[in-house]
Amino acid sequence: MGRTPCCDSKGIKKGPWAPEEDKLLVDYVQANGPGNWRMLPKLAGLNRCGKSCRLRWTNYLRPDIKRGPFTPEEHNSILHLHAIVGNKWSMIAAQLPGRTDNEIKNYWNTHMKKQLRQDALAVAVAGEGAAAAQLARAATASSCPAARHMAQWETARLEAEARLSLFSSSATTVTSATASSSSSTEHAAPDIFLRLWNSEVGDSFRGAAAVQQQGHGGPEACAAAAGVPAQQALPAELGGDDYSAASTYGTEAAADDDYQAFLDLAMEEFALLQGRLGAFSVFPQADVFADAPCSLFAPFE
DNA sequence: AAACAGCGCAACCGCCAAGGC
DNA sequence: GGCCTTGGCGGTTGCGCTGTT
Repeated sequence: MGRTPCCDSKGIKKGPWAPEEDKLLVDYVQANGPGNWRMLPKLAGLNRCGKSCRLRWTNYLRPDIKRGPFTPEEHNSILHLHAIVGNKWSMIAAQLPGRTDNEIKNYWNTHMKKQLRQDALAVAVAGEGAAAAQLARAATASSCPAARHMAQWETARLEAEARLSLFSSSATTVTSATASSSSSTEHAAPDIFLRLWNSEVGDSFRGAAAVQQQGHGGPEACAAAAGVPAQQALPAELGGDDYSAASTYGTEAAADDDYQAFLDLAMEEFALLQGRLGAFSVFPQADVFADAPCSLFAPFE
């Protein structure tokens, strides 16, 4: 399966680039421009794959690349843009002159993602989502696939809450967003994921997770594996009181399909909302982030 | 001082879309 | 319309550096 490799791997050097190789590549590109990457190694006298040359050039050797730590402005820009487009690193990079998608991706994965997750956990622990937070903490520790899956879902939801809460008006607090599971009646327009999570679609997934737990030894066994009491592993508001509700699920693949359906619906509803409300900005005001409770938004203080 | 763990980043891998034939 | 090539992209890996025990 798959396509033919971009180059014959026999005898092609891999790994870190030597200064001499960098010089050959820079000299060639500066003289001829970055065309035909497949032929470039041969023409430039490099024993490298064309793809490797392109990556080296675009991520490291390009003269307009900006090196050094990210500024607060860049940090916030990444945050804003990621909230809109997700992991579209090239789109984010296009808005940050001198920064490469690879660099932004690394920055996100090593700094911001970790911070965001911690913030989400902190919010959950402070609010009524303590059980979910326990699940999230158990995500890596559990040996039960269903428990891990559920925990991953909860973690993703918490991240979404932390992120989306920032789009609410400044009067809307994170606490109210976190309390969406049962009592919220009003949400800011973009608060789609939370409403979907509490909708039939969310119910459907939670039912699926419950059945999965049965399939892997029942809720008690999986809760034990996840390190949480059975009642907390699937609290009532998360559908834990109805293990028999969903009968059509039983595999992680099915749950993944559900997750995709959940996301698809979210995007559809998002598009509908935009049409209904007219084009609205998800960043109503720039200083919203200054008031955000998450440490993410005050990383340089 | 040595061993170990965690982190950051450069580079690789595999998939996908666009364009040419 | 189908196949092939190429470039682009996002996810993942592996290595080196740094901090901790």
